[in-house]
Amino acid sequence: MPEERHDPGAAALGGRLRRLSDRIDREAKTLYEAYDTPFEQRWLPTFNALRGGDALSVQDLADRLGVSHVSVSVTRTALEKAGLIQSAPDGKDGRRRVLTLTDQGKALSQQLAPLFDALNEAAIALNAEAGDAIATLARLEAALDRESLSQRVTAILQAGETEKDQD
Amino acid sequence: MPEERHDPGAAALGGRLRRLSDRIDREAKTLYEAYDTPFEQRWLPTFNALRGGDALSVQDLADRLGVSHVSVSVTRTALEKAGLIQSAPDGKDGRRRVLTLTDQGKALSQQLAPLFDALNEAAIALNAEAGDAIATLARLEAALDRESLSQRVTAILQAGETEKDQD
DNA sequence: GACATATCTGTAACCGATTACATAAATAGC
DNA sequence: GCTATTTATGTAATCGGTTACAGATATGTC
Repeated sequence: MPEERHDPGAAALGGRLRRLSDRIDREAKTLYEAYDTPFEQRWLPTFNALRGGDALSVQDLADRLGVSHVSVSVTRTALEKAGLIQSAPDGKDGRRRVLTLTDQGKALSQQLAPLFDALNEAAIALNAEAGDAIATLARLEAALDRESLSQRVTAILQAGETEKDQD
Repeated sequence: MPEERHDPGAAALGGRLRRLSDRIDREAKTLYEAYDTPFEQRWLPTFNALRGGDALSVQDLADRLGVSHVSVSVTRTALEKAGLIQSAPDGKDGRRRVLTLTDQGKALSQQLAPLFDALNEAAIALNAEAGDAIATLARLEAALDRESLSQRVTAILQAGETEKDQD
């Protein structure tokens, strides 16, 4: 493990999270390559959500996946280009388009189902070995929801000012 | 919390790690802005390592920080351009350059020291509130070191094939 | 009906990492 | 000394997110 003890912790934590994320994404990518499918890691959450059969909009997916609509929009473009999904205007709301899997997408969904199941199992095992990483991340997110990093640091800095004034 | 239950877990985990990382980076960035210094989040690990006073090379820093030499190289360029560090040829090895803080860098280091300390304290608090996120991340990294995601998924897929053959 | 505000989607630019590759220098082996 | 291999650094492209902004459409208020 590299030496990070003296790093301002928030940066070290952020970097560590990113590198772990990158690592998982890279390793997942090698699996799609082994399956001989030009599947991209960023497609997975959107593709998987549409596998359920519902027609969903970009914003629906963004809400459901917890990412920005931009992230979903870019993914939609790529999935459509790959022929895996199609989009059609929403009958009721001219702003919206609804996305569904194409026949090709459904075929790929079936082909990759074992891989997706295995990814899930592997994640469950990893989560357990790490000591419930998912719960820990949820608590970290909740802690930041309660009081953002900026607020915490500002409070600490102000406490330091107050201590100085009182000395 | 967005609905991720049905997502192939490894992608969900990777995405979650990334979004948390992005969030921490963004929030840290607002703090530098509040300090009225054009400091960039990606500079921090390298800048902080050089604050110790040692002259270090790109590769030294990469090893120490656990990132690729490219990441450090790009950061070195930016820090040098900002006038915060300087680089000089290593007397003994023509391939290497050694990096040190400039006077301006030292001055900024002193100016931002309270902010860096506060970031550290905030990280310690967040880590505790999350239930030792750092230890959990370390176990997750160690689990992946022992057996990569690819290996785990491949093993699961092969077990599934074996079960099918035996049925 | 007109206007202001909100929502949906798409594009551009950015962020902090990576891999691939190229060039220069050092090292090892003969 | 020569050659092959390794190491150090830098550049380009890529990845998977983000914010900012623009245009189109829907909604709410008067």
